Parts: sequence; structure tokens; C-alpha cells
Amino acid sequence: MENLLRYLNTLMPLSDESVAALMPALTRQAFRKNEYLLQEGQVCHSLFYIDNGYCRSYHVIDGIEKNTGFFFENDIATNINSFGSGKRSELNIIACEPLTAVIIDRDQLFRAAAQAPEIETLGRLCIRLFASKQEEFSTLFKLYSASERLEYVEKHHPHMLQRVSLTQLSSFLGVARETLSRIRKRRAVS
Amino acid sequence: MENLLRYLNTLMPLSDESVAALMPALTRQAFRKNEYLLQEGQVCHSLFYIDNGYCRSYHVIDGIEKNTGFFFENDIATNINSFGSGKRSELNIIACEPLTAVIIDRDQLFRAAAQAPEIETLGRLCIRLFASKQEEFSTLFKLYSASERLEYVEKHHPHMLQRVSLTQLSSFLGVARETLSRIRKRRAVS
DNA sequence: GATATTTTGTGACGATCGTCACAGCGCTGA
DNA sequence: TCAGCGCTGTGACGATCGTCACAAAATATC
Repeated sequence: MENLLRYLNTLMPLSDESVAALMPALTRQAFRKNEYLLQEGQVCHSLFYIDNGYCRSYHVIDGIEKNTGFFFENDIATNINSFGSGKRSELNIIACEPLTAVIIDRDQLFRAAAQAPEIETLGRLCIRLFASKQEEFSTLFKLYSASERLEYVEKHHPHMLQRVSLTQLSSFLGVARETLSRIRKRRAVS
Repeated sequence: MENLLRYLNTLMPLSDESVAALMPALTRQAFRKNEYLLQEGQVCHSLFYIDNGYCRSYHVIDGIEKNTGFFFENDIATNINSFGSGKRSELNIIACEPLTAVIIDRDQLFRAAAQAPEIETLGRLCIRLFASKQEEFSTLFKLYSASERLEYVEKHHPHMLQRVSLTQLSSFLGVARETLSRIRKRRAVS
């Protein structure tokens, strides 16, 4: 919990009352490797604050997993669409390592927001940050080629390369595993 | 203004007090074709509710415009990153036709939210909807090929095809104009 | 309505990518 | 220690894409 509260405080300073109002919305949970945080078809009614370990989100298209995001320590993972609309999730979120998360329950969060206006603002900030990250990777695909996308991740998210396998990364970057392997080779030569 | 208020009411019912609190944040403005709503290097301190006409957002990479979004009547256009963080915008938003928008000023909006808690909630809803749209097009690129992306737009956003030129659309779909032309040709045959 | 400008179609060609196939490497567990 | 498994590298080949070039069609402008 301490990590989460420290994180939230970097977003905005929270009064003791707001923290007290927030507490009932929080649950700590451990996940084994390859255990689902969210599964296709379920409704997402949580924000997952990643305390330790990391997870990935992916769609299954024609039986093939396509990664759409990685979430590491101090990130918040969720399906913003399902979370907001109450529709069933079309994507999965799965632990890539043993993982511990603080689960922020949607309904309890709304109850807390009704009590403490700071929580409402906090929720807005969280969603805005999530939206900014979405935008970052959305534009990445519209603006750059596969090799430029790799460069971007190397420069701006080096930790991702250290923890994610080439196979998983290639799915995220939208290219075949072999292509990513060759991109790296081409650069090593020049 | 009426259109905007009708739109906001579909998101959540607003009391007369909330509407009154919101009014000072609103300005109606007309833009000529090719006039900027937001220019690279500026800080985005507005949400643009599109009342009439449409606009596009684009980045300039190596002197080439790359479209990242189109915004039509009843959409809200903004740079969520710049709007939220106060950093300078890296993208442009420009009118593709004569356009009228209702400009929602950021600072005034925050003042209104401090007065009326409904406005805070409304702001959160707007941002969440914006985030959902971002996610939609973000996954579009990660999951599908160029021709599948065209299919998706044809099915889910047909109005876009009717109003946007092939050249502009190809930039948005991340392929060369010629490629998009050939994709359409290939399908017409089969 | 004639002209200028923009938009779209198409051919050619080289570069890149996806797919299939297989080999090597490192880690894990019996 | 050795077999099994997952991850990565690489070769071959066909498909697709980007680029340059130019013609045709559609649209805008006066």
C-alpha cells in the first residue's frame, strides 16, 4: 500500500481524510506467472496498481496473441474502455512474472469520490495519465516505421527491453519476431 | 451552444446551476479552412467542441504531415497531453473546412469544477471518452494490417470516408496514397 | 465555360516484411 | 546429466509496400 500512496501523492497531495475515504476501495492481491488480471469477456471493474513484477495486455486475433501494452512497477493497468463503459473486455491482462498489485475497485472508488472531492480529481488525473500513455504509443505507430519504433522504445523505455523477451516485444511493435531480429542485426553492422 | 449542451447532457444530466457555472468557460469561434485550432509549439489550454465542419490533427515528421486523427461534428478535439500537462504541443489541429467550434477554456473549466462538483465529473467523462477513442485507434494499428484498417474504418466510421480525401486518409492509415489506391483496386476485383 | 489546381489511378522497381523451416543456445526439472 | 522446452538467429521465397514518374479525372477558381 505504501508504494501506491506515495505514487498517488506525486499526482496530488492527499489529505488524511481523502486517504481514509480511499482505503476501502483498495485490496492487495498476488498473481502467479501467467495468471490473468483481466480476461476477455469479463467486465473490468478495477484499476490495477502494479506493486511488483510486470504484466502485459493482449488481444487474440485469429488465434494469435497480439500485445498492446506492458505495465511495470508504479504503472496502472486497466482496460479503460471496459472500466468506463461497463462493456465486456476484448483484451486480456496477464502476469508475466509473479506479481503483486493493489486493486482499486471501481464502485468503491466512486463511493470514495462522493465523500472526498479530492478523490474525484485524483481519478481524473489517473485517467488523464493513462490517456497520455495511450496517445504516446498510438502516435508511435502512425508516425514511425518498425525500426524507428524500436529506437523509440530503446530511448524512452529501456527497462522494457531488459525485461521483455524479443518475441513478446515484436508482438508489441507489430512486426514478426524474425523481422525484429533482422532489424537489430542490420543496425549492428552499420 | 445548444448542440454542446445537448451533447453534454447525453454524458450526464446537468443541473441549471452547473450549466450556469460552465458558461463562462465557453466561447464560440469560427475558423476558416486551413486555419489552425492548435499549432505545434503552443500550449493547448482548450477543449474544442466541433459544432460544424471538421478538422484533423497531424504531426510533421521530416517535413511530411502525418495525420493522427479526424474530428467531426459532436466530437471533442484537443491535445490531451498538452492540455493536461501544460507542455507545448507537438501536433497541429487544423480546420479542413470552414468550421465553428465551442472553445472550452481549461482554467475557466477548473474554476467551474470548483464551484459545481458535477462539472468535475463531466470533465472526467470527457477525458475518458477521449481516452477510449485513442485506445480504439491505437489498437487498430497494433492488431491489423493496412487493408484491415481500411475495412475497420469503412465499417465503423463510414462518414470519415465520405468527407476525407484518399490522400488525407492514407496518411491517417499509415500507408502511401498509392498503396491505399491499390488496396481498393485489389478488393474491387475479388 | 475555360483554365488552373488538386486528387486519384497506374506502371516499374527496389526495399522491406511475413512465413516456413531448421539450427543453436540457455534454462529447467527429473 | 540429460532430455525437454522456450527463445533467438538465419536462410529462402513470395507478397506487400514505398517511391518516383506520369496520365487521367475531378474539383476549384476566375
